[in-house]
Amino acid sequence: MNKTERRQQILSNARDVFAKRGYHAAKIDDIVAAAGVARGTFYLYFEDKRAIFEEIVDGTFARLGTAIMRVDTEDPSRVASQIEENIRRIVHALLEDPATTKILLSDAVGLDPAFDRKLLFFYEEVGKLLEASLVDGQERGIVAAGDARVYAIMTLGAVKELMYQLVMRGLDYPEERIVAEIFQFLAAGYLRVAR
Amino acid sequence: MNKTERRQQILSNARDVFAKRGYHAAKIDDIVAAAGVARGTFYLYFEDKRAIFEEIVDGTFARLGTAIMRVDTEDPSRVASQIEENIRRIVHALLEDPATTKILLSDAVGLDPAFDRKLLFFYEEVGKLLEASLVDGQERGIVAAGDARVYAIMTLGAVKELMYQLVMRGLDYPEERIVAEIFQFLAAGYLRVAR
Amino acid sequence: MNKTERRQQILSNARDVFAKRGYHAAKIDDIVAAAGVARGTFYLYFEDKRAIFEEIVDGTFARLGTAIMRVDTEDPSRVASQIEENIRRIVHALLEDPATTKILLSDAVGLDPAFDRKLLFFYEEVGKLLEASLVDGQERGIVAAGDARVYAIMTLGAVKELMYQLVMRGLDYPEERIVAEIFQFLAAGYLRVAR
Amino acid sequence: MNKTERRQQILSNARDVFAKRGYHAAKIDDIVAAAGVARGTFYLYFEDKRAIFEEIVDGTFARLGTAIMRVDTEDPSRVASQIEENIRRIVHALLEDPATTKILLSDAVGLDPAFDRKLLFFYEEVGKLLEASLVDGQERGIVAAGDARVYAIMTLGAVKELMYQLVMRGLDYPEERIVAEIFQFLAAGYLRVAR
DNA sequence: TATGAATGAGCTTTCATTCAT
DNA sequence: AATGAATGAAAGCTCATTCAT
Repeated sequence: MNKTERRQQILSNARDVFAKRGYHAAKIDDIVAAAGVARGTFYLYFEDKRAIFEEIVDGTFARLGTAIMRVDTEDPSRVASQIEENIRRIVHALLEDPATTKILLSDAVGLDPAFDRKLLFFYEEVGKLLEASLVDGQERGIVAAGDARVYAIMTLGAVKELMYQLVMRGLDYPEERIVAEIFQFLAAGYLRVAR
Repeated sequence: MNKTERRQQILSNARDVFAKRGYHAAKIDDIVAAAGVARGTFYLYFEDKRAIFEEIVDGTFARLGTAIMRVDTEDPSRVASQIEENIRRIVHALLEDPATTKILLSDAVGLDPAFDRKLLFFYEEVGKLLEASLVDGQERGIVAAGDARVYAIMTLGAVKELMYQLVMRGLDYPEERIVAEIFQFLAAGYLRVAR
Repeated sequence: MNKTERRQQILSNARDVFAKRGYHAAKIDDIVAAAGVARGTFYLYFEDKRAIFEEIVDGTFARLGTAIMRVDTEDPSRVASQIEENIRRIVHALLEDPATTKILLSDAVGLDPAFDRKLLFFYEEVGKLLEASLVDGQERGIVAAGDARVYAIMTLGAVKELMYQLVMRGLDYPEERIVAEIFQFLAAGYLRVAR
Repeated sequence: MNKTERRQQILSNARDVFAKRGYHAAKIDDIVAAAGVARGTFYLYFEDKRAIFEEIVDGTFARLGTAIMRVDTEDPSRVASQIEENIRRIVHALLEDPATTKILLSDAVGLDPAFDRKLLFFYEEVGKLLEASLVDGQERGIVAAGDARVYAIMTLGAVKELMYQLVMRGLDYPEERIVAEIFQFLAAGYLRVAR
């Protein structure tokens, strides 16, 4: 087993342990036991516990980042499918690796102020991207008037919570249906009452 | 100072410390120092660190629980205002005490599997309540067709995220506007594109 | 036992352990076992291992510092006795507490660059004081011509080595004789050969 | 590169690392990195860390040992120059290799009780040699009366301290001057006061 | 002969909790 | 009821040494 494989082996076992126990309850001993290596070996590949956790989270960020495509609003007829495609990719990226999703949406939250800032920063970036698209959409009349920032935040929250519940509860919805529900929710809400 | 006051004094200082530092970084020393009591005194009033944290979270749960009213769908003309009122009460309850909100939405998440279950259980209860109302609403034609459970989850997520961002970033939106934005979001989404 | 006594108890046991084993071989466990307290107790009273060691060394520095008197060279007839008195005080201070002497002259040397600088700085201070006195004495004709700094260094070395050997080998010379030998050495050397 | 050269290469790099960092702070990693060999290679040539350090110190002892010549006191007119020559050789041996001198006078001190004994033993041997010469000299009237052992110890201490200060502070005195100062010190001390 | 990945004993330090006063 | 000194389990991390290749 070469260094890259060994590293990967520790990383992926650590991911499982973090997902199962949470950051603090996950002991280095648990990780090395899961990976089947000695304690010292862990430190040959990772600076410390925090570093490997950060690497897992950063990797998930990166995966999510590449999942998101900019929506081209030039041709209004193609916007819906692009948005759908985005939702599909994000949902897929999160559900194909439940362990990291659980880590991202649960363990990484409230870890410490520094990490919280990191998470907030990532979501802020995604939020800004979304917000910019929404503002753009508002100009083109394909997004309702209203506070784009708040829309962006609520959209993120809705998707995060749905993913979290699916992962934590082990619910098994077909991805395509999830995508449709989300789209429907964003497109029309569900309340059919006059205010 | 009688027992109840002393207990309250420790509890409310603990809440601030947890909110500021997060569960793990909050030391018993920090709490007793903030409360101005001796270390041993803490244990006269609370079983252990976990217990006081749980009490804070439970208290918040209870406060939120009382904020939520059942929506009476008998008279459709009064449904919108009842929903609005519900949103208003929840938003108010969360924003009037940012410390516990931060604790609930951040520190309490991913603490450990047992606590996660507790949180999930609470959100499940709220979700079920919401879901039941939505199903009820669907029967009466005031909620769009679709998976009520998914609607409920996304609604919770949207509201939680919005509250979290407001609290963590210290954003200062007027409550009434927040209520309006949420209602609008739930009522009509924002995408105005044909699928 | 009050805090001061407890602190003293740990400090003096630590001193013995350091003297017996040397800094690195002295484990916190050895110290607390010697002091008869729990490991955690150690950290109630001292920042860390390094801190308690430094306190011991600093204390010895301080004791030595107070032992040294400035020599008043105004009245040449009283110089010899003042020098003798100084030697006597220094010798006495070092021999009355062999453990700290051993620590100072042995364990503290080469501990790490930062500590070495501290030691060098102390000896430099003493050396400067001695050198200044020697320069003063040279002006008054009671110290031979020559490099005062080198004289100071060799004097320090001679005394340190003598103390070290006495302490390490457990030799038992009467203090007064030691004082006389040192004085004699400084006053006339011992070689009686023409160069 | 043959075995002897490879061994020498590791040894001399280790010497530099020990001199720079001190025994404990010098890691095997530092040594092999400096020597440009793999970690395992180190253990092909040396038993362990302690062994290579001991070899360095022993080598220095040996070098010093050969520097010291017995003083022939038969012809009093040649004693001074023989003593001078001895001082010159010792000073030269110590100053030509500051790294080992620093190791000997600093890192090796207080390493642990076993090593301290070794050092004490070496200095005792040198001391005995010196003492014997002094006793011999006393019989021939070229060494002042007094405790020869104490004279020997103080002489060693004076020279050691001077060498140590020169090496540690990087002072640059001409060797010949150092020799003269030491001789002068031993021959006549510097105090010119009546006791 | 040389390598360097792997090992694990062993250390310091933290901190929730206890309990004698 | 209140104190705070004392506890000690438990954890992260280091690094000299080993050994399969």
